[in-house]
Amino acid sequence: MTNWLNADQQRQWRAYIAASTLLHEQLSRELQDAHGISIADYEILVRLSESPGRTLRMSQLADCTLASRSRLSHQIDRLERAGFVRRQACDEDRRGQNAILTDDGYALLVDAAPTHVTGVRTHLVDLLSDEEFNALGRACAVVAEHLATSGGERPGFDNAAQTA
Amino acid sequence: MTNWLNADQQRQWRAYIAASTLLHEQLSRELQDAHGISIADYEILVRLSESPGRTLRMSQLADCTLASRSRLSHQIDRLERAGFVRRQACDEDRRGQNAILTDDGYALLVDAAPTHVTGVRTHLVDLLSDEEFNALGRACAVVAEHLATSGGERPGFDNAAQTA
DNA sequence: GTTAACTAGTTCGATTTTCAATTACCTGCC
DNA sequence: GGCAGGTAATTGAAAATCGAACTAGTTAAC
Repeated sequence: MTNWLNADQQRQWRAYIAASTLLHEQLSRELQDAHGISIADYEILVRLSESPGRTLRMSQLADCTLASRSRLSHQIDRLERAGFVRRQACDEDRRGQNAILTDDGYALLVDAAPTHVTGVRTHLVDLLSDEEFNALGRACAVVAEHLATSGGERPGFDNAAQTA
Repeated sequence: MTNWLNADQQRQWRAYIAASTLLHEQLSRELQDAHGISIADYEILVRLSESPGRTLRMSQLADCTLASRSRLSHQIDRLERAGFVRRQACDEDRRGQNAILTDDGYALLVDAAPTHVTGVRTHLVDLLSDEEFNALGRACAVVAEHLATSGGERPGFDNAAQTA
């Protein structure tokens, strides 16, 4: 028997859905309008810029940006075509490819970062008290930790509860 | 001059990104695997089921599910082809179309709802204390309110419909 | 009552995402 | 060594998405 959400919980859940959808759209539109890149592209530039040699293996980049291998491959294709990233074969493992941030890519990131950070502040951080924002962060950390570790399996879901 | 995020804020922000991305993926995969529909489809079925006559105008449906008109049009195409929704011309306004939940669509919803609710509990609600979950909900309500009214410039977005 | 401006919804073309192969390489076992 | 099974990354086709253009109906100004 399903344990439904009560009215309060449902309201909170819908607030969450609305907030996450609208926030993503807003930040996405801001980056797209001002710099012609998607949030996903921006995330890639950030991760590369933080890595030693501005370089990451494709699979590490896919993992830390939470993208599928295939999607990342296409995405890097586009960024490479635009000159913001380049690929280089990996020495230690000849199956591997390194994605490397170019100077143009770094320049784009330097340009776009203020737009993005200002957006995150305007539409999230500055709307909340420190305590509220910390609470949001703590809750998300718990959820992210749970989902990252439980992998594909769904505890309490796929066996018993599924038939209910 | 950009007011950057400090280390703590950056950590919280990344936790939020990870949580929202992973949660969406997880719930999406669960619905897809168990019932062959996307979260977006599910949302449409829910909204229609809650409306009088299980019917909504296309534009209202687009607004309350936060989808673009174009996207909703395609989405309803697919749901109609699958027999879960049907379209009917609108009497009062001959430009308008009503989307109507069919009996099959309702049956699908009845089937899928436990999967979805269990997922929301397992991967979110039950991971947090009541206080933590409430805090999350309150923060999201502030953000959603802000984006729906001022920042987002989403014409036609019906704020009242969100409380339903 | 004609016309201009607006709204509802769909369609079109370009881009992006996804899924299922496919290629190439690595690892460990016998 | 040789082979079975695994991992890294890409490819290609199908499906989904987006924004702009389009069709059709409505509203309101005069």
